[in-house]
Amino acid sequence: MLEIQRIRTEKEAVIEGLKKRNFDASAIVENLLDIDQQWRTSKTELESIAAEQNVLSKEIGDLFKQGKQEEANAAKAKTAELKTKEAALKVTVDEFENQITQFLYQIPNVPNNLVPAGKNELDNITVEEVGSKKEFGFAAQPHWDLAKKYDLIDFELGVKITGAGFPVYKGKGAKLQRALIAFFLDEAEKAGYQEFTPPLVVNEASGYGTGQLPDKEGQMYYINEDDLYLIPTAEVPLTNIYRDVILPSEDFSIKMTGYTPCFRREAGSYGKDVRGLNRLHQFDKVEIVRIEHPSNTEKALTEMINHVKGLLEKLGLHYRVLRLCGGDTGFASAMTYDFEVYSAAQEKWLEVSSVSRFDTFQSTRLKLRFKTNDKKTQLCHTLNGSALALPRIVASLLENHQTENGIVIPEALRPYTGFDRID
RNA sequence: GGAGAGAUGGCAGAGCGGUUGAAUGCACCGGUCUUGAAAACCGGCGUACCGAGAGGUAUCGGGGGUUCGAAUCCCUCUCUCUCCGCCA
Repeated sequence: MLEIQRIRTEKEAVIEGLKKRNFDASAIVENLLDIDQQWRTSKTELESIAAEQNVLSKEIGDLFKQGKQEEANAAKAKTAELKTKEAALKVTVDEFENQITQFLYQIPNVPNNLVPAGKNELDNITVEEVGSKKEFGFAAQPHWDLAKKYDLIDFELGVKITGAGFPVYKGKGAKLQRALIAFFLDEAEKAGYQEFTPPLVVNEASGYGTGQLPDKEGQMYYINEDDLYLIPTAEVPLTNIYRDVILPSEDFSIKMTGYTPCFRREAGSYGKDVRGLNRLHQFDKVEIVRIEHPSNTEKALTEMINHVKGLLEKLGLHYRVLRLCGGDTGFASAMTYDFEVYSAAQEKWLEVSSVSRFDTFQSTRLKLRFKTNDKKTQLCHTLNGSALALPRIVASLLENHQTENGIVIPEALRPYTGFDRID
């Protein structure tokens, strides 16, 4: 969430910035600041009553010690009045605080200056396109047909065991998954990211920390019995490693990576978009997460973008990089770059990675801070990105590297697969 | 699942219902001393909110209660640890 101080001091800029998301924050900000003002007034009053009480209590203690019973009892009578006033004020103050939090939860992150205004994916900016559409010279098949033809993925079997959206990978299909995971992790490690194997299930506090809760509650699988959530992305457990942490100096750059399965309920999706591997309830992903000094965020973001580009190039995929417009940028993100790979057979672009900077939006909730050189605490910036999500990568590898006699494994992946073609 | 123990500052570890935001040790920061370092000594050292500031308030796992006053008493929740059972 946004810092309330920022809304107080940069009210107009916040409202203006949020317009790029088609989010009209003016009413909510006005209400928020109004409540905030009332809260401060009540709070000050409450605290002065508390101060008065504290003084009285000490006096009473002294009087008792000196054996002045009567005077002590007289003083006690005075506190009764203060107590009723205090109790009533406390309710008001709590109520204001509640309202403030509720308001803050409703306000999305303010987009970065570079983010274009816009409603949906049509307003995104294509920053770069690398490669070109492949000419096959024969009728290219979509990945679900290829998966069946080469016996790589069994969607029906997944339905039998679990339900739609839970495919079963087998043989070279399974091996390809494993190879991609190892490849991505090794590349991340080479780029300086420390590998983690985090829990796949998280508590409520973690969900709030990275912003999945309260707004995206329905997206996560929930284990009622234990009040835990299946992770929708490794971002959640990885970033929460640093929840409630104050880094001791300004000199830091934390780079984490981790492979995890990801679980998403994604209710209410139909049709062609969810065919095959395009959208699943369970999928594998290697995530990169960074915690940075605010002055280093821009550089970190660039490095992450280049890292993802490098992966796609090593896999020989034709891709493009989009800077998302305000309306398409996620609630918590200040700026997001999407990476899309062209699916030759489906004739459309598939999103395979999303790299975002959150600035202080997550760290506010996480209480993730660092000590400045002059001993002040300041919020860190967080960033994360997929590097990469497997299913659509698998889909595009199959589709783009298909030949009439098999699927060619890219050079970079062969040490991991142990085979150079699927036929 | 059964039985028990516990939750205090970065860590370790005291704490009688009253001047305890909290002893003490370690760690850390600044200083003195030293050619430099170590040692020793002196000082400092949590977080958050309100306030221009002085300062105030809150915080000893969370919530509630008793009391003029609670880290200290009561209730409740959560978590951790130990033992037993079950199990990869």
